[in-house]
Amino acid sequence: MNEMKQNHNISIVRINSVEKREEKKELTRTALKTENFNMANSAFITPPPTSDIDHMPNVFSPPPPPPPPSSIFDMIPCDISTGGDPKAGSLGFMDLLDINQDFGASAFLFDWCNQNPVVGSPQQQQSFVPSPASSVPETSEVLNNPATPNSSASISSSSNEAGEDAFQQVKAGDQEEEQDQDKNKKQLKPKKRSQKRLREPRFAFMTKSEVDHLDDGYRWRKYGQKAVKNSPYPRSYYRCTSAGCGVKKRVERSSDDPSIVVTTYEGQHIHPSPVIRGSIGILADSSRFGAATSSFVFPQPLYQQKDASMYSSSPSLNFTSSTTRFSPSFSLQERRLGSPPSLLRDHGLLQDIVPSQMIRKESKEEW
DNA sequence: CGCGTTTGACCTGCGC
DNA sequence: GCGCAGGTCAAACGCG
Repeated sequence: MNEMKQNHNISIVRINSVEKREEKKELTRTALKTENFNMANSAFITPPPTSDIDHMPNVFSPPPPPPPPSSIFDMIPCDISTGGDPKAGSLGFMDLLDINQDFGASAFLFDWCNQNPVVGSPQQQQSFVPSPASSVPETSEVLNNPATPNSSASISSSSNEAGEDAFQQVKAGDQEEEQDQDKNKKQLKPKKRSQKRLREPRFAFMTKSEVDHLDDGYRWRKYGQKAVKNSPYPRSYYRCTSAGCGVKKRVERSSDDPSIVVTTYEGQHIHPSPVIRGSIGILADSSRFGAATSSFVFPQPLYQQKDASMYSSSPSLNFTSSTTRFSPSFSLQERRLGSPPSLLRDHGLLQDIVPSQMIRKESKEEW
């Protein structure tokens, strides 16, 4: 908490969602060959063209960070129509995301393709189809060239629905087990996860910041810290403190560039961000967002979809001086324009955005 | 006292 | 099967 300060420059990333180990293995091999998606390689993703933004899945709630200018991003195509299932076709964006998950938090991927388990009309469940040639970019140079994704309808949310169900089941199971655990404490803890743990969609981004823990408007409780292999900096684990909200956040500092903090969100908030309450600062100047031209989009948090009138009328990207907050919910207009809040630029908050060239050439790294 | 952090132990999955 | 590394738990502790 006391780490939270100011002056964060944010880059974006979207890590993957579903864990399909077997599929990943195959994808991993492919990715490693191209040296584009291992963790060391921090591939930046360019948001899709603005023409596609209307087709963005308006679903998904991990609090995405403020959007950086698209120019620094690299596009990775995605094929949501296959749900990122490599067996269904070419290597899709979700696949890449999947790969990326194993390669660590400093890989930068956007997940436009994320499916929302709870909400999202079929119309909302759109997807990007990778342009065939760019499905697996050969180099980061290639990544820097905006791809020309087509938009195509149909996203299956089944995987996430399954994940949600599993999540609920796990939660229920945990509650029962927690009672038992009162008896047998730590040592004799019953194994909580007899079944494969299903990961929530992840959303990662980088910030150039002196402090590790960004204030994104939600309240987090640190529940763990681990040393990271090949990195002098530990990784911190946070959980949303709101009751019933299982969103997690991981924060680690790049070993290559200590000034860069990699934050990874996992899961979806089931509650509004406390930050939205105030709607101060940037929020108040929503009119300026319309003028932005860069391509960018953030998915709407779940609660916004449930009650748009309450939460989503204006872009909310809140930075404060004492703490860096971002409550990344953007209006439809903003998402159409796919623009990063111009205020960010005006205020210089993005001026130090991590360049896409910041690519580590390392061996595979788990995360 | 409540809440958040620290930290060592434990759990889990994966590669060899 | 074993070892490694990531992820999680929970007791202990600190702070307001």
